[in-house]
Amino acid sequence: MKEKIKVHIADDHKILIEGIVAVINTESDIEIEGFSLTGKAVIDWAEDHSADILILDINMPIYDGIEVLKFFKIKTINLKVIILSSYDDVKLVQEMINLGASGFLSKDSAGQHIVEAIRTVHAGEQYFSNTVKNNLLKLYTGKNVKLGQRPQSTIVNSLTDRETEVLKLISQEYSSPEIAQILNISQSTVDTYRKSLLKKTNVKNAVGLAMYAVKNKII
Amino acid sequence: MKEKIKVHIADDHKILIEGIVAVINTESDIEIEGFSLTGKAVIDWAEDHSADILILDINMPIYDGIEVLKFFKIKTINLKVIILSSYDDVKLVQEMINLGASGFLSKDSAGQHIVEAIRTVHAGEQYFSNTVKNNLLKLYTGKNVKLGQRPQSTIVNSLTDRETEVLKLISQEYSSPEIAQILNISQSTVDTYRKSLLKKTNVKNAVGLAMYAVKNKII
DNA sequence: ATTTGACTCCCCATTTATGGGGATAAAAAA
DNA sequence: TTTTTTATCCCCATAAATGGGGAGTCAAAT
Repeated sequence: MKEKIKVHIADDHKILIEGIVAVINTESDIEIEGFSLTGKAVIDWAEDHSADILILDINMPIYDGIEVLKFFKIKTINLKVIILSSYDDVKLVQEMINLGASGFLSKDSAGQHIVEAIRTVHAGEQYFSNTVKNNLLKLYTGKNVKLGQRPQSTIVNSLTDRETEVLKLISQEYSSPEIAQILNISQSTVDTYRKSLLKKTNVKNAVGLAMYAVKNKII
Repeated sequence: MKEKIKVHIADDHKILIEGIVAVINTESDIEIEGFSLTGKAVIDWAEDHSADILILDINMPIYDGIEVLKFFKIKTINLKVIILSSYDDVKLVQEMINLGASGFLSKDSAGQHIVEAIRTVHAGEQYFSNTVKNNLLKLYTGKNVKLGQRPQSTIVNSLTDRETEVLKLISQEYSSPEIAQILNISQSTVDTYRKSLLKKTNVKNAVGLAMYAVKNKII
């Protein structure tokens, strides 16, 4: 008899975990190895794990999914990861692939798709649920694609440390004079950073910067 | 033999529904009447329903949970409603109680709590999961309470339709002149809404408004 | 040794945003 | 019916943000 595929689940919503467990328990070739409720728990678990596949929610307390993937990359933990995403996370798919994720499931996909995803990823292939595919498509073709935005470079034109600091403060409702005081630099300098932030992130104003910060988990 | 408690579930995450179904199926006194995947589906279903209890997610496509509750109130549909909330929705608890909700479950509560909630609400009492209670407490005592904010009236001085429209546009990086053009009103009017939004939400500037919109799932 | 990038600061001008006040008509609630 | 809320508009003034330009220092990379 073949070895079962061992799956670990990381999600802060217990009910969702129970749903996945319920679905997987009907399959004879897959078994649940365990689960984690926070990003920190996943990291602690991962250092000495015994699973084949990790189903990972991106939006978790303490450390989010992106942090977890970064940790895996640094520690070269080899584990196949299936991301459980909601709509807004689609923009991060490219980044997550670069960080080693193999599969993408939307939280609104049917339970049975999880089983497909697990088998596909376990076989060494990538898996994208239809919902994720459609959302990706919408991202590029829908009205969300702004004029002048280059769709090929999804990933952040990396901001400098100082720019990131200023961006954080802007997102926390501080004005330029206030930021100048906090960072102990002149207002002119803060304004310079505002300008370069607007250029690099390709948004229109401070609100856009704040939204950018949220989406890219800078705050 | 007693009649079983009939439960209808409304949530856009199929996996979560499957989790709830799995839990409830182990109980002999409760049965699933059906489920809906969007707010619209709930409203369509509700007009001629045959359930005792509705488990309602607040964050759903087409119409959200609040809209659904408002509809129930207008149509005087009497149905006991248990809200399935995530952390950020806690601020809306008061509003939802006013709209007739009887129970509050956090999505990160264990499946067994759902069963408790169903029995409690069916018996005519209110049910609050510990997580919801704790989050409410945090809301009142934690550092989230800003200076100058009156802790007794946590609940959003609910925004008017027009204010919400303007808030959405602000959060989409539009300037006042642009919003005026889009809504076909004068810039003065838009500025008036900006002012009342700043007062009502108790934030400092447009960035704060955008963040408020994100947190309250207005965009 | 030269170039590049990051950080810092300044000038100018224009557009937006914020903060205070007041006002009116229509609709909804009490 | 009276009161309150909503939506609309205006005045004034100041503060802040945006957009363009230039420029110096320092450290790191080439």
